[in-house]
Amino acid sequence: MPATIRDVAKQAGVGLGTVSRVINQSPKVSEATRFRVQQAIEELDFHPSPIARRLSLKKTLTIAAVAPFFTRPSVIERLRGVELTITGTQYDLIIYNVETKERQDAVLESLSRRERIDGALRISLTPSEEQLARFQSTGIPLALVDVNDPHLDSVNRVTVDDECGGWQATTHLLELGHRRIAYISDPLSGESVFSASRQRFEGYLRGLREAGVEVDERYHIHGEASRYGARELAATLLGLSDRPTAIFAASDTQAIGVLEAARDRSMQIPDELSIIGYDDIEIADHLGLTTVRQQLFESGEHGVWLLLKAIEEPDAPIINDVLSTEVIIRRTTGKVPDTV
Amino acid sequence: MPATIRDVAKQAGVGLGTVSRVINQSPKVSEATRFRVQQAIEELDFHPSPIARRLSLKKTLTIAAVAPFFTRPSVIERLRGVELTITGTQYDLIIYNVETKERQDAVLESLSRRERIDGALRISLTPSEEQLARFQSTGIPLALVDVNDPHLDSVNRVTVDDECGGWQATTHLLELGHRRIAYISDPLSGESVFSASRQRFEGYLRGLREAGVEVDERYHIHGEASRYGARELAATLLGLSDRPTAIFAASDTQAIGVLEAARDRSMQIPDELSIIGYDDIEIADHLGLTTVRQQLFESGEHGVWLLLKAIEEPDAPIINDVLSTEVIIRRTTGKVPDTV
DNA sequence: CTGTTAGCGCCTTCAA
DNA sequence: TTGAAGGCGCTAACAG
Repeated sequence: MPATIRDVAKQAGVGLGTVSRVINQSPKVSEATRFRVQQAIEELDFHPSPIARRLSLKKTLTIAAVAPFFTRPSVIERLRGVELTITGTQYDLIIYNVETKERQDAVLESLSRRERIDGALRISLTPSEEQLARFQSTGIPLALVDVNDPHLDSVNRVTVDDECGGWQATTHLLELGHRRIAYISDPLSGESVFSASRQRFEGYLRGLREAGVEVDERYHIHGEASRYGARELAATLLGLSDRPTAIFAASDTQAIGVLEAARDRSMQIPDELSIIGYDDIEIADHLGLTTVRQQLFESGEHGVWLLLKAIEEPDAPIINDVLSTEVIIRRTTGKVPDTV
Repeated sequence: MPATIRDVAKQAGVGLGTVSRVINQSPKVSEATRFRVQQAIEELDFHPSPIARRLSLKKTLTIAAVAPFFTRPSVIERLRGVELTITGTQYDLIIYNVETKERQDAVLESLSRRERIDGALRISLTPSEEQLARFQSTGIPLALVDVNDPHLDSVNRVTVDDECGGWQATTHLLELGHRRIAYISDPLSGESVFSASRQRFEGYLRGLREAGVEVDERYHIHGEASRYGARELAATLLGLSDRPTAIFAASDTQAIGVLEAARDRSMQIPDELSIIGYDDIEIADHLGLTTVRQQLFESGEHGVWLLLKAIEEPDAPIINDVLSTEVIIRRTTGKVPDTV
């Protein structure tokens, strides 16, 4: 039977209101009594019941993170950031894994009750306008991580500057002398698309434009987001008579597929073909893959900050926190071949 | 301001005890009043406050899952099972990501307070005897998933019959006529080892023994658990003058490394070399990798059941739930080469 | 069967 | 500065 605030009060010979004040760091307590109370707390190994606090404070001290667990290793990395950051606060974190539309709606429904959470974090999952409107009408604070869409400027969010990342990747290749640069990605439009791929594409186009390089439509192809999809796409590209000398893949996973396609043709990397990915996932280092690093862990961290801020200052202005990207040069990119 | 039980009582013209009874499906309510109350509940869109329930029931209605998020894709799959199963209950799930020893102790410390959780689930993380003893002394129900160690028979747990899985893999190869069968894994002894690899090895040995095949020490090698580690190990094996005709890898990830080593030597699979993995991870299907499937998702599911049972019937006997394994035959195993 | 009452453990006025 | 009292929303025991 754990000690309650009442036991502590008795032990310290004070009223239980005083104990509460000590717990909550209220300044209106004399040093002497505070000390007595502290001592009693330790003697009894007292820990205030979070549940009773919640009821009294009318807060749940709980926040929800809604994310598609699996889809990408990057989501897990973001969740790591969220989890570790929450640990330093008084909040509990409940993760909801959302893989289907039904589940998404169900979770949204259950979260909509103010009784359950103080705030929600949505990760790598673009809400429909309807979903968003519905949720916002509940008044529960919300923050978005890795969700970037025009109709979202009424919500706190942390995004990655993917347009810039695309530009950086392209510019890196241009500086190495490449002119025939291809872009491989998952589909840029359709249902439940990762908006990031589109933005990376925009950055790619800007890079080419700025360098005065003509855009060749045949060099932009997209397909299934997996490594295998990318492998096939790359095979197509490499079969062209004037094949690209460099390929920019929208993710490291896809870049690995490109690597495999090159290996299938026994091409030397980077002598015959330069390859750059995106994300800097764990394995990239091992592969020597040049890539655009984005701050996955940090995005989770920032997301939590934004959400806590939205909870504590509901009327603060909306924040769009944009994280930077950086090219990590490894061994899959090099000067354009002379012979081309 | 959400409706409370009191509002409902007033609206339905009954006492609030009656409303509580209706909510909790108590049989001692007449059809007529139950109907009136139900109606009032719907009209007011009333949802009982979980927090108030908790305080009153003296339960947290929360369970914790402690797991190393990353280490393996398999852990995520198990967590999926846990999450989905919890969703069907009244409990909330809090996932604690534990990557370091410090964090492990910290989490244990915070969980040890009865105020926080009704039960804990530990996944793919072997506790030291001391940790276990300390936790059990708190009286909080505990269940283990994918943790199998001799000193753990005082705890509910769900494990996989890895010895059998190892035997199945080996037997499959033996039936194809192979006799020179190698086993590649991560280290079988040392700090914080995955006990599963050792058990798979035992099964492998039993399979050979039963078939009357002599065990060749040179065929058991272990190293870093990654794909790259396995690739190197396999390269060594394939460099032997009487190289194995089949390789059993302790995980699919490692089997992929073996595939790469074979490709490095331009060997035909399965004509020149048979390869079998373990886990049946998502990508295995795509690769055509023959493997031993274990029930990852289900292990999470069972873990939750065991834990809930331990919570509801604290005095029930200890359960060790063993999940079965199954060989999934694909395209990386075949008859032993004639020429050998 | 149903209404009433007394807590669950804590926070927060309100007086003193 | 401090103690006492009232209440957060719900459950459960007790009369009726």
